[in-house]
Amino acid sequence: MNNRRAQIVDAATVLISERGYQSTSVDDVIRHSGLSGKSHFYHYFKSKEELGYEVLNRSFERFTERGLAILREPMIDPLDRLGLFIDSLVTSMAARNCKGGSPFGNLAAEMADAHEGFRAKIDLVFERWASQIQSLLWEARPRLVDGVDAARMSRFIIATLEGATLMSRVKKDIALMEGIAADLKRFVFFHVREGAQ
Amino acid sequence: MNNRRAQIVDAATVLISERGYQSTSVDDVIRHSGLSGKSHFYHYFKSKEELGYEVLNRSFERFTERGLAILREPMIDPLDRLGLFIDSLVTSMAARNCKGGSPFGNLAAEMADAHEGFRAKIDLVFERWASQIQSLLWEARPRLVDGVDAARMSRFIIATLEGATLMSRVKKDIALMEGIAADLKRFVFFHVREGAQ
DNA sequence: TGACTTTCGGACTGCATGGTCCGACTATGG
DNA sequence: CCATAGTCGGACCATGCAGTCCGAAAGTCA
Repeated sequence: MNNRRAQIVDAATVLISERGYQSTSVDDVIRHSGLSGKSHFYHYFKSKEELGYEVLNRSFERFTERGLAILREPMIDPLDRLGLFIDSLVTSMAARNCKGGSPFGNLAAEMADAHEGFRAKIDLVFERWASQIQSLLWEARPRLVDGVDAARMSRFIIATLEGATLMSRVKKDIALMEGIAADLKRFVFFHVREGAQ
Repeated sequence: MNNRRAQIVDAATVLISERGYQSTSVDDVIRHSGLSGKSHFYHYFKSKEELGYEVLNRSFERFTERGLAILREPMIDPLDRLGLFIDSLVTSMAARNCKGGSPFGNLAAEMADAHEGFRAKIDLVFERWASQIQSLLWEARPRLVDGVDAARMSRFIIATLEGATLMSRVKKDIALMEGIAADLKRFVFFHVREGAQ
């Protein structure tokens, strides 16, 4: 991706994360990326929708590099990795003073029923996220009690994290998310075999 | 509240739940409530914002009457009530074919960072919801192990439910929410004293 | 240098948006 | 009946919105 296009996506990412997709106008993005005007923008993107898709893609790429990568660290115990991953989301949220929240959850809430293209792409994001957690849980299998449904648990984890992000955004208090994160980790550890802790 | 005003709020509630607040125009609401035009609408509401607040208030009132009331049913065991409450949200979501989701979570995702008025009102909604669950957990105290932090747990429950609602909306499959709901109930039952089940 | 490509810039389009102003019509009560 | 209050309706306002069209400027390459 060339520089100007990336610049536009970066500006849009920040704006959309704070205001939402619909309340972020193309003119807003133009102003924040230092473009001269509409035709400049439309040289790089066919439409606002295309920009939105790109913002979503880039957000998930970044999330994969910085967040989900923790789930795949080979030298750390799987369940410790999961804990670190959860902590990383809390840290990230704290660093942003509880603003912005999750790009995926925000877009989902705003667009899921009204825009099939976005709904499908966000579904894919959640699926990929879930499969990463599933793999980790599969790897941790010897330490977990029998009967753990990894697919189900991975979706539980994501739901709780998305909800926690949302609520801390409303409350503007990272302690809320910290508490939920701690309980989520406890939920996972309820499934660890006795004597395997 | 008089009939016309209620009619407008009802129409707005449906529209906002599917499209979001920003993507629902006053003209949309006018068309769906059978008003003649803008001035008719502005006779009843000072602004779109006032309508939005009213939609939020009404949504929480309804939630309180139909959902949270389950948490206060005197003839049923507290933890059973909690399970019934969780099930009621799943049933409600299924009845809507996974559309709409939570009015509170949706509005939060869309408006929390960008509109302080909405953020504060939604915060209040979550607080009231949490205090209902806290009361129930307090009542269930003899059956729970020592050290249960009711405030924290109530927020965990809400976060997970909000996240589950959101994800099932994206997936358009109620089985997803059913799985998360089942795990949420299990999370609560992990805190029940042995021999008290 | 000239032809072509890429990037940038300005003016414009048609429509949508939240909201205003004023008057007509209907309902109410003395 | 008349005055008042409530409801309804139409035209309008200023601005915002996503997107189009065309040309100018800058970059690239033979």
